[in-house]
Amino acid sequence: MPELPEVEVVKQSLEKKILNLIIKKVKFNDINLRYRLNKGGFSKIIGKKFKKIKRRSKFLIFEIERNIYMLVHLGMTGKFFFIDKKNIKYKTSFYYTINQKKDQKHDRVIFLFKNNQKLIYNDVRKFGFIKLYNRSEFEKNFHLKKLGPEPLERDFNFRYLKEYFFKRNRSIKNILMDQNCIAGLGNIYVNEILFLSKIKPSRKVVSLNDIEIEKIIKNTKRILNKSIKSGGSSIKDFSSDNGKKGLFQQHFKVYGRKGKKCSNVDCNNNITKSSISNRATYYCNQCQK
DNA sequence: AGGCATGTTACAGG
DNA sequence: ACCTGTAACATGCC
Repeated sequence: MPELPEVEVVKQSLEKKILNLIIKKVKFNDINLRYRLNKGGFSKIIGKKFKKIKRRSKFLIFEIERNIYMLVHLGMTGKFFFIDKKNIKYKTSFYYTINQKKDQKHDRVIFLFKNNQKLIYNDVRKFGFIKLYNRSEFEKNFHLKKLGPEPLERDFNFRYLKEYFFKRNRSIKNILMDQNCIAGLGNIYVNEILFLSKIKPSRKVVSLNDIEIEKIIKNTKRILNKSIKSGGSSIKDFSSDNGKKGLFQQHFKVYGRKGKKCSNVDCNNNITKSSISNRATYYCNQCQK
């Protein structure tokens, strides 16, 4: 579910809720996430506080007192809920509508604070993970080691991408999804970026000219910023109890639109679905060259 | 019932 | 070393 914009939105909303609350207890309903949780290890965060939350790529980094770091990846379906003193449950981003009953089943880890508020890590498919590190372990951990630049930072620019593409015989879609090239993009946004840039996903990067590379950079920054502003959009609203349709479809110009009319007003072609690097790939055969 | 799903990683083979 | 494809992880939805 979550690509860079969604993770950024989660970070921002958690910052407003959990910083400086004293952790009283951690409860484990299921320790078998992508990596098995070491329950005992969590005893060292009892009595401490979350001091800071950072995002790198799709990872969340929680800084806890005394040089303890908690690294979280949401995988495909990870999400956080916050429960306040009146037992009101808050989603930590607008894309998810709360459905009490369904949700609870997938509450995997619960952080209970001293003032009786709670932070819940919920994950249907359990591809996400939570790992605790001390500072030196954290600095050595392999997850963040090889990541490419953040797409919204200055070092993701024409020079960098042109150089990275040089002599690489891979498709543009494959390379944009490679976290070592650019950190934080996923399948949905890469489909969208290539549609906006009018580039066919199967094009080899060596065949891209300078203007096309510039377009990719501009559109990447534009779509990620727009999505963060609107609260993260790459998600289905998979609650069914309020009868509202998800915001999912209306935000995307190609993703999930197989057989539907191309979003460009002057085009009558239908969107094609294929598979690149084993991932669903949508494009307009007319508009994307 | 079978296929598909927003992510990451390991491995086999070219 | 680089590249590709496949599978695996666990669960739910259509």
